[in-house]
Amino acid sequence: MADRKQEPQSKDAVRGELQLLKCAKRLEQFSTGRFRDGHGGSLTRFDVLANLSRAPGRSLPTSELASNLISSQGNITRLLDRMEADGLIERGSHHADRRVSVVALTDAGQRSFESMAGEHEHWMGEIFGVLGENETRQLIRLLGKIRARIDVLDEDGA
Amino acid sequence: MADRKQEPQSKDAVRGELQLLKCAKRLEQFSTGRFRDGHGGSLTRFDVLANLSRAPGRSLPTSELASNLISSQGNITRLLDRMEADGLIERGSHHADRRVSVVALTDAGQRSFESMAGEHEHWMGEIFGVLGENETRQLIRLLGKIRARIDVLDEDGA
DNA sequence: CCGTGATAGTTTACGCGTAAAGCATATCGA
DNA sequence: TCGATATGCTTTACGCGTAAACTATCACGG
Repeated sequence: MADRKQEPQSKDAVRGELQLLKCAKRLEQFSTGRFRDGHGGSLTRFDVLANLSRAPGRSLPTSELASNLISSQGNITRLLDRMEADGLIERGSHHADRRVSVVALTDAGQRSFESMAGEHEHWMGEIFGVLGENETRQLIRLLGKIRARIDVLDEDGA
Repeated sequence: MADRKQEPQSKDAVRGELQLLKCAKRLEQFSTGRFRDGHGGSLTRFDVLANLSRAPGRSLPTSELASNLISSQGNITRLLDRMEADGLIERGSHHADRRVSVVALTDAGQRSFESMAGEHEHWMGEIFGVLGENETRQLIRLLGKIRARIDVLDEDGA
């Protein structure tokens, strides 16, 4: 399968992986850090707020929320527990299906989200500002290809 | 600071951030998943083994290990506890400084690393194979710029 | 020698991720 | 209608990340 000639490329691949993971970890660290000092948040909490504020009625069933978050159901439960305790969200019941619990943004949650969103966008502008516009798009494109490839491999290998 | 004209770019920036984080998370999930089924590992454990196997005498003081891992000291302690329990590493004492504990790869650890390393390189080759050689290098370059930029901002903002 | 401060690791408390087991509720075919 | 099965969510057990407090050791100036 792997001819001699192709082997050096897998070295680049490993370097690419490392760079990608370290860069992402660094970025997440940065964002979560800034969210922590200032608001009580983290990147994941911010993501929850963002999804809810975009939703009609600013509310979603837990399961739909989960599907946008790349996080497992079990985790979401506890995450929402904490956010509910902090007064950012409320949980209600579904009119027709008593299994589902509907998560809604509170006013405090909405305000918290808005103030976070502004800052967040500003930081990202500063960071990605080192890349030219074309480079940013190029980056997004390349990452997209990688992600799609992983999806393919994961399905096959399952 | 931010003129009107620059605003749209921060939208691209947020998209870039999302793409970067999701892609990295996906990749880590993939790698850790493959390591789990097959060996008992995870990406972080693999990283520890890789660092040790590269070191002279296949051993390093805990603090040096920590500096390569982007993980905090406190976490490393417990990680090493588990790996020691699994027989992959051993902890000894430093000849001159009784504060430092020296971590060494066991034979079992070395074997485990070698079998992981081969597989890992193969997977990465398959994934990054969707990119041309130039694209991979381009990706590495762009990520490097981002990382450097974050480092600068973090120092300033501290 | 003895305090003072730096350094190496550990411990603790917590956030956040997973997988797997469990529980209530829906749904559908016999 | 009733049992099997599926679905939505929670619980539990665990891995792995952080920050902060603590302990032991070292190194240095008095």
